[in-house]
Amino acid sequence: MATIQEVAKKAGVSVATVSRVLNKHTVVNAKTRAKVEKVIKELNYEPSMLGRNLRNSESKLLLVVIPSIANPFYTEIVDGIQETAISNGYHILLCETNSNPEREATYFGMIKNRMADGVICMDPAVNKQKLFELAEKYPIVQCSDYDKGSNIPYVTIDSELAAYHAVRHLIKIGHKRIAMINTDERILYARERRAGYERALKEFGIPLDEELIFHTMDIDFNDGQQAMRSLLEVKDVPTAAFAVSDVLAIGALKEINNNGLKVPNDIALIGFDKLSFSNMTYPALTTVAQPMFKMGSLAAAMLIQKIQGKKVENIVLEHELVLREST
Amino acid sequence: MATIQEVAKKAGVSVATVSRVLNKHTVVNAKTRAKVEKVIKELNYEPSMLGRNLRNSESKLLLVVIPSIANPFYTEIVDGIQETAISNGYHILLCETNSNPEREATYFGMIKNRMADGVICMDPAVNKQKLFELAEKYPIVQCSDYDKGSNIPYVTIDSELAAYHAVRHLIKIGHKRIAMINTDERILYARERRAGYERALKEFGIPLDEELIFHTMDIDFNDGQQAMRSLLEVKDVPTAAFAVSDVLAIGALKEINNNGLKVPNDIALIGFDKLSFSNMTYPALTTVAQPMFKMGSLAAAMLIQKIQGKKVENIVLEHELVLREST
DNA sequence: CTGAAAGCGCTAACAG
DNA sequence: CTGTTAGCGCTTTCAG
Repeated sequence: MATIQEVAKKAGVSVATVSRVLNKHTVVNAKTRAKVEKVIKELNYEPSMLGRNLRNSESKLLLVVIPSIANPFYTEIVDGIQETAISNGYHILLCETNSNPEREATYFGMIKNRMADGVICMDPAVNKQKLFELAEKYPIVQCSDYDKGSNIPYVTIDSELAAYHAVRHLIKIGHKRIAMINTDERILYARERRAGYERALKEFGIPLDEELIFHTMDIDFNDGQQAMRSLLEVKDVPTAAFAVSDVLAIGALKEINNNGLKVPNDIALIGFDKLSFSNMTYPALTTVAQPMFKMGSLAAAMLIQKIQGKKVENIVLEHELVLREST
Repeated sequence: MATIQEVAKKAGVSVATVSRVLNKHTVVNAKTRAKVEKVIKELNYEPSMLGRNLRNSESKLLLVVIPSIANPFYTEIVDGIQETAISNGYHILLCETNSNPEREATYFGMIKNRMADGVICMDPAVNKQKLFELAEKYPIVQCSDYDKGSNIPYVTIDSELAAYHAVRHLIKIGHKRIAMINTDERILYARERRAGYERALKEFGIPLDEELIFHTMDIDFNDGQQAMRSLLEVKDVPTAAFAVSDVLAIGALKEINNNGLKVPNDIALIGFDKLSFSNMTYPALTTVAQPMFKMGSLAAAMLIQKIQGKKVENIVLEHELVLREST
């Protein structure tokens, strides 16, 4: 492992000069530069990021905190983050909390100990108090999930409006008994989507029936399946269901099929997110598209701006109703 | 940002002593330790990993190279890697190549420049020549994909045998026209799974029909769908299909459904991997389970062993045929 | 345009 | 048990 010292010695220059040719931008005599570059090649020299990072007190790493990598929603966001990060000379440190507070503490430690230059937090279950404290001293942005009161910048969508659009669609095609498969309402977007659901019902004079609202513990196929199992036992069975995630909708679809019922004739179904596999179910799932990749990409750009000390503005992206076969 | 210097000064000890209380294991007088720990709390001191890493010439980061994070197969492996990495004080640096050689070069650079202590390579399309060169100087392990000739340690399954089991199952339930949805045969597992497919056919005296073997470009739902579209146009339509990935099988299933055909009656279908989604299709997919999480976990453990300079042995894990509704 | 020297924050001999 | 010191590999003044 050649070091900058060895390159300097062999090229007959000082380490400062080698550093200069490494870091472009500074003026170096063409001949000197050529000589140094030649030696760099000969020695197969690669500058050590450890040295550089200590000196510059930066790590060029972005912490990405998600609940679970198994959820494809985050997968597509991470994809977007990655693209922007890399094109700006950063890399991603992926962190799953799995709703484990200890892990969360570990990750928050990583920004304090300089392992990461900033964090993109996408875990709705994170300890908000600690997050806010952290955000006062370090660059942090939120993505998808966010907190209204805080001054942590975020990129997200208008969940209330998106849910309203989804439910209105269901109503317009004739449904009145519309179930909602929601997740834990401690999560902001769950509350917002419920508000959108209620607004649509109210607007069309449909009474709210608490029996039709199911809250899942988590966001997994099984949770969706369980929700539908429950909903099918309600005396006046719903004719349509709105799930706040395609993952839940797909689980629900499975349960409907298992009961010998047909989508959309017996029950219409609408999901959320437009995950790639929502188009592979049979029937294909109608859903509310979220621009996940773009969201991730913008969140990364926003974070990098913050790291550079620039001001940033919150971003609310557009959603889109994608009509397919399940409604 | 307090440094070790400030802690030392305020506690009235030397930096060496502070370092000692930080790094346990060394003997420090109980009183001194208490005093130092008190100051550490007061100052909210967090040791800088940048300094520590430079000094120890390590980064405590593991490079994980995958083709695409969108493929749920890798997702579950990464989950396993993460668990083991974290419990050993490492973190993962996630890298998608997207079959982009430039990115690949960037990632390989990261081990050379000390940003990572080792790499778990899962990209079958990686430049093997470069990979082998790298493996001579740095700790590298392969996971799922591997290379027979090389001396890069790996953890994988017996793909030939797994494919043989899958196809034999199809034959035993009465099928003779069995299609194979394979991926690019430049990839080792694709060749191995084809060998297993052929072995099963031969064993039961079924002639090989090249028309029934489709090669996809990539591993995406669309590729599976396209494969089945093609297969349905063969004059003597197959009555069963073996796909080398659940993702491909799910795409194929979609196409079968689109054509008004029924699985398993018109066409039986078997996938590979046992992705969580494979149980949510209708009908649920019969598949060959791979222990993805364990694979990732073992690969991480293996890599950490290598980093510590220990010898490691290749690992071949068991697969399992999971009978569900699609056959 | 180039070199000498300081120092980022930490750990690990080596003495005492 | 504790302090002194050197140095990990790099960038960046400051002189020249």
